Amino acid sequence: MTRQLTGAQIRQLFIDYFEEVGHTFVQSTSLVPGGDQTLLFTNAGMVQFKDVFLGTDKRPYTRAANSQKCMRVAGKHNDLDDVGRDDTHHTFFEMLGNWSFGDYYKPEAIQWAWDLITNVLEIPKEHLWATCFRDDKGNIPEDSEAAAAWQAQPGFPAGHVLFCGRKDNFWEMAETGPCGPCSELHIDRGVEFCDMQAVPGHVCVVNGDCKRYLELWNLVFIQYNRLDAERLEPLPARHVDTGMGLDRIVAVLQNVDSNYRTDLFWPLIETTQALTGHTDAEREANFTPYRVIADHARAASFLVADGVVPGNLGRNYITRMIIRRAYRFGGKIGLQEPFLAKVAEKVIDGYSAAYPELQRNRSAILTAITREEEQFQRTLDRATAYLENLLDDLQQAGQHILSGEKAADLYTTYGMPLEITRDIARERGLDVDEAGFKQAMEEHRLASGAGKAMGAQGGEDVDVYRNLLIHLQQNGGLGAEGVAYDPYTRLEVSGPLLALISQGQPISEAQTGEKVEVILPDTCFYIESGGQVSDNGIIQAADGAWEIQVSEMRKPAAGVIVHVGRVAQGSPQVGEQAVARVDAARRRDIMRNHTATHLLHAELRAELGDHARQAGSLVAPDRLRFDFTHPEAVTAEQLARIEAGINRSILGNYHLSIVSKPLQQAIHEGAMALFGEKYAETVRTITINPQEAYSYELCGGTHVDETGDIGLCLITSESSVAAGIRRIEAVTGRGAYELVQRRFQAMERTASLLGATPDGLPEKAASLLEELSQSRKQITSLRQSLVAEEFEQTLSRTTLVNGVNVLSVALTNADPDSLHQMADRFRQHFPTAGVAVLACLSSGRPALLAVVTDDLVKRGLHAGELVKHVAAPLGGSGGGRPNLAQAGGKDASHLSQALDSVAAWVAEKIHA
RNA sequence: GGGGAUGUAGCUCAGUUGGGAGAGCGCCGCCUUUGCAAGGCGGAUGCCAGGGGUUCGAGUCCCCUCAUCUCCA
Repeated sequence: MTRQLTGAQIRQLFIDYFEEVGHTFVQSTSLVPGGDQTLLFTNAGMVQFKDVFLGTDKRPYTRAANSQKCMRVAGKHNDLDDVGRDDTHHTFFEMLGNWSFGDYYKPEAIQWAWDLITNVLEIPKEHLWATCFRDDKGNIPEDSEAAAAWQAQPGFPAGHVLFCGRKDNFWEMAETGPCGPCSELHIDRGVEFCDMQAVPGHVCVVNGDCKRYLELWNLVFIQYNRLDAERLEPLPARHVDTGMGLDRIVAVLQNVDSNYRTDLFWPLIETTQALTGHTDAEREANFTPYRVIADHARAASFLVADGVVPGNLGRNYITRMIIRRAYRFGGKIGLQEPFLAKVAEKVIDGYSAAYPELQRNRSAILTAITREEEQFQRTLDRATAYLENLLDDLQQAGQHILSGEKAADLYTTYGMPLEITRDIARERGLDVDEAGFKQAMEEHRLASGAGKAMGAQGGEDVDVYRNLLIHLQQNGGLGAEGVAYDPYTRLEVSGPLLALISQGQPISEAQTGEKVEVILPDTCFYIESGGQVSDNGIIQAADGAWEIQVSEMRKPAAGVIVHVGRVAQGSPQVGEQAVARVDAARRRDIMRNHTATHLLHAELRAELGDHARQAGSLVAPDRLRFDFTHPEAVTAEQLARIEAGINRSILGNYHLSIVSKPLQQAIHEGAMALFGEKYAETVRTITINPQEAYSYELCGGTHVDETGDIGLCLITSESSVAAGIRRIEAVTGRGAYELVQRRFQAMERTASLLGATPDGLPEKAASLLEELSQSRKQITSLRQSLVAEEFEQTLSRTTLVNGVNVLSVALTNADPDSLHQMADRFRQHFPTAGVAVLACLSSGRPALLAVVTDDLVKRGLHAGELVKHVAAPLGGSGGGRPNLAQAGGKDASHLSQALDSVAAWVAEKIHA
């Protein structure tokens, strides 16, 4: 190994090599897999080609090469908790691969692998080993083709082919489906790389435990289709799928014993070291935190670049955990403040040439990371305060172990990781019950997961539609592509009724009132997609004999499009001529809302920044709903500017340019694509006002011709959907007009009620409120002086009962609040030996307040009991403190009688 | 999608079985001081997140909604 290649050069050499031998370089797809809900992240190079292997997708090329961004955060080979503890596991990594879709096979794949590794990358041949498949269960034929191909390579060392079983050398996508043997290329790095030399009895072997032999490249040969656990059938088209982890091949070529010591990672390590101020020796002694920070800074950067901002759900949650884990490990090496963005800058610098999305989203990446670190610190501060309290209590009780339940509560409710809880406890010489923690977490898991059993959707019989399609293709009703779909150029089509389906089965005739699915040779009805809802409309007999109202559109199988509806009149029969008409007014409403959605998207980015990206969308006839990534509430001022911008664009009456072009070209030109959306090779692009590049998106929806068609767009609400994701709702066209009308009328009515002009309403309302508040204060103070006067007069009615001054009166001007003031006055008059029950009417019902001076409280009198006693005949009850209590009743007619009972009550309790 | 927590003055938060809405900081005014730091006195600020219910009475109990934090999938 005489040359020192950089990681970027190695990636490029791989791509160049395969382009030279006829491969098309395919850009890495997003870390968010398109059109695959079962997968959290793209976790292998083949994810984007999966449908090609399954035969449901076609590409214009049969040979491809790529360098795919991948994430693995959970699974048997990689847990987030383990990343950073060794030199080889990562959350984010790049997978280099070359692919054959029914094109070349084993001889070429093996020849090119050998050529690239030994001649281009100049790895000494004698260090290489190859493994091939030999079934340990004896059912599947041995892969002698691959073995022979390896042995035929120039300079292949004799005896360096090994055979392994299913675990290492047989690849399956799932329980059924495409599968086949694989063949791996391993390198022997020499005995000095063995990290188990001290282990007695250790022998270095391929696929062994030590670091001497490394698997470099896995070549998968897909040649079978698995029908069930026992049976395989040969595939007509055989494929090649290879994968080589970039980090590992770079480590080998740069002759370092850790992926983290390659030029891909080292700048990150150095940046971290500069932040800690560690010496090299200190760095080496604390290398685990360094690895964690480097790996996670890289992963977080790529995640945010692909729109996965930190949050509390799904993939967003993973991003949060990755950033928080890095921050935690930063704490272990003395980094107290947000620092990860500094490391992320190096990631962006190092990787942007190959992945320009990093540079494009630079500020979004750095702010998202820093914000999350700050958020985590706040959470920790809160939780720490709570934990300190718990520990105080614990120590006061003379205990030494924090229960697992409390520790789990700290984690699940306050977000305090066990590790930090433990550290803080240990500082006080306390411990945490970790077994109890695990158990409590398990209970939490069960409690959280119990409600999700109902996810399975009614599995419809795809075969019915597939068979129907084959039948219609054979009898000439449909062409090879199935039902033709064009919702863009017409709102009406005609043709024969090809099929009717009721309750999942084809029928030849439908009855009035029956719910049916209708297949026509082509359709102009839009199928729900990209948030835009399906079209409604009618299908009529050409002679008007019957009519079906269409309420939904579905695509139950490739090539099959059905109109779902109900027979409104007549009895349609298969074979009859029909006319299908989209509800045009409804469709126009939808088109306005869809174009307005694009304007909103553009304005959001202009106002809030490029991090504001679509995270969900609904385009209905009556409204539009748009979810997007943004870490905080959008202010009223921002909303006003956004709305103003949209309407400026509407008034600008820009023309929409709708062009189909290759996906790669559109992406390259900067068209906005959506995450989690799967795009075909040729995509439809929507450009609004191309001169200013105002809005450029990939979109299959229907749009107006000019923005002026939208009429008016009004934002109706802004709210949150999940952490980091906001939702805006808006109306356009007719909906906006109706809204304005409604608001106008409400304002007119209000203005006429208040005797103001609509424009003067705010000032009028403010002055009325001020007046109201003044009046209220005045009333309160007037009432108080009135009550006070009345009270002073009634004081003369105080009687002496066994030495106690007893007063029980109803104050006609009082309210429950002012009774309290009078109670204080009573105390002033009779600091000792006083009992009073004051009453008033509160909205027609009696309210009572009893006061007992403290000396009498000591003698056993209780105001609560007194007031309860008095309230009983009034149909009420009460209570309170011994010296002050209140009660209420329902019936005021017995009030004076009830008040008269106070003296007797005192007489009974206090004996002379 | 589900579990847990929180929401009280501008800020940070108290508020016992349901029975008179509070503290600290900040703010305003006055006083003290050559000035500053500070100190003294006085004051304002609250639909107790919103809505419904139970009750004679709800910041407090129950239900719903919203917002924020957090964990699980």
